[in-house]
Amino acid sequence: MNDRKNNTTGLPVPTIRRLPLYLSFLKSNKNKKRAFISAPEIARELHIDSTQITKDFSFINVSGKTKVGYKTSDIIKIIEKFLGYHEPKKAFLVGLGNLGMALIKYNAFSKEGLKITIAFDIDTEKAGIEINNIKVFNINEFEENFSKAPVEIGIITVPSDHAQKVADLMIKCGIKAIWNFSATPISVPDNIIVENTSIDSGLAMITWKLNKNKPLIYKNRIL
Amino acid sequence: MNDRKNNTTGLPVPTIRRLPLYLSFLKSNKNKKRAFISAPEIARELHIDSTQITKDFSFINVSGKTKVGYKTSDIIKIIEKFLGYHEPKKAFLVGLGNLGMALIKYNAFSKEGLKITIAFDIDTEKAGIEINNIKVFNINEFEENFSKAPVEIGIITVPSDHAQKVADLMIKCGIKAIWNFSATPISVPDNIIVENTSIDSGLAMITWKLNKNKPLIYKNRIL
DNA sequence: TAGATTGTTAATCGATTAACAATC
DNA sequence: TAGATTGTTAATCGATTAACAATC
Repeated sequence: MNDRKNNTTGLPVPTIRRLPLYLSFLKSNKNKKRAFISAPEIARELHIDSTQITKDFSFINVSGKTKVGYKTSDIIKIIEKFLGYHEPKKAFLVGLGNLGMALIKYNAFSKEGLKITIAFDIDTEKAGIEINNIKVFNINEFEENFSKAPVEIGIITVPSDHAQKVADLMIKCGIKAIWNFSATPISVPDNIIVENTSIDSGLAMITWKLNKNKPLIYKNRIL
Repeated sequence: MNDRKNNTTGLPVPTIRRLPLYLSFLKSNKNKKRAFISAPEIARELHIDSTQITKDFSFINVSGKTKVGYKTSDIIKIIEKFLGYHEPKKAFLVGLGNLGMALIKYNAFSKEGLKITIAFDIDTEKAGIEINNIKVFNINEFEENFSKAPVEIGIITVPSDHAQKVADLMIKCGIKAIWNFSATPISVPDNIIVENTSIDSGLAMITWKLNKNKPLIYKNRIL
């Protein structure tokens, strides 16, 4: 939410968020075997303005050939480099509920430069098991494990009411970035990076769009 | 991505995305038992500008008392009404991988007005099972099930390469809105609502923020 | 060449933030 | 009252889109 003021580089936040989109499209079957692709072609598929694509590419120094387009492998290589796919970052995940489980089983992360090394849960029953080569410990062993093998990123997939507590623990240990999947935003010092990924905002948008055409009456006034 | 041009009502898209945030905070333990809360107080917790909060509230006709703040129960009631929490919308989910499983087990949806009625998978082994009271069918039984008990929303949690095919099927059957969790954006006719929720954009932001301070050199130029 | 596309600069648009009057 | 807060209007800021020159 607070992205704007942290952006000292002049690279627009929405551009960064679009990069994985381009990457995924260029690597998908929809595009396989195309050596070159033009911005208008991508625009047609992704429903993004073609000058915006050109602009995004120029931000990250992808350059193309007039009349021909961009070399697909170039775009892929540069975006992957930009997103650090080849420099694995380690993470601890806390909260082995449904979402936490899904994330530690999500193999795509390894290709995307994210390596979840250990998972934690408050449930002592879960301690000791191993999923997808990721060992599970009780949350009270967090600090000990962190000092043995520190990580940069902490992933929070606990229920909202416990998210802040977990964040505090992570920060105390020295984690640099927190990826918070709980519905409640967490408070952190200025030097800590936070990214909130809550699916609720997606649901809110869908509901909103669905209702847009059947106007909502509220307090005798059309909203 | 294309939200802007679809927004005919003058209510900013970021406002809609913030509503679940406010709701979650106001219902969380951080705030329990407070009858009134002021915008500056919420601002401090959520790290959002307080005038933005005031503005968001005025958009959805939440009004407060000078010097006192807003009545917590009012905000909650109005946001819930706005987000349609009390008008359940039905959905089919396609793709019972890790994420799909997590979503059908995610009980919070029922409180948020989303009811996944049936799930589908391409794997015939999964057909017949029942998870969280949601019956699982093979994907080739989609059409039949839809005509028996139609739904407004289709949720796609299949791998990227199959997302478009599933979307086409949903649209053919008459689904109005598609919530696409795959990494590749899908193409749909103008009258169909799409919301893309890809966790990759969150990861991209984290990577970006982590690397911002150690400047990336690319092509002899600082990016 | 004619036409398509890149890539940059300028204009527009929308969201956030600042300023401030009204109010309790 | 003095001070805090709402709520609106204006200014700013950033992102998108339009325009167009350059190029192949």
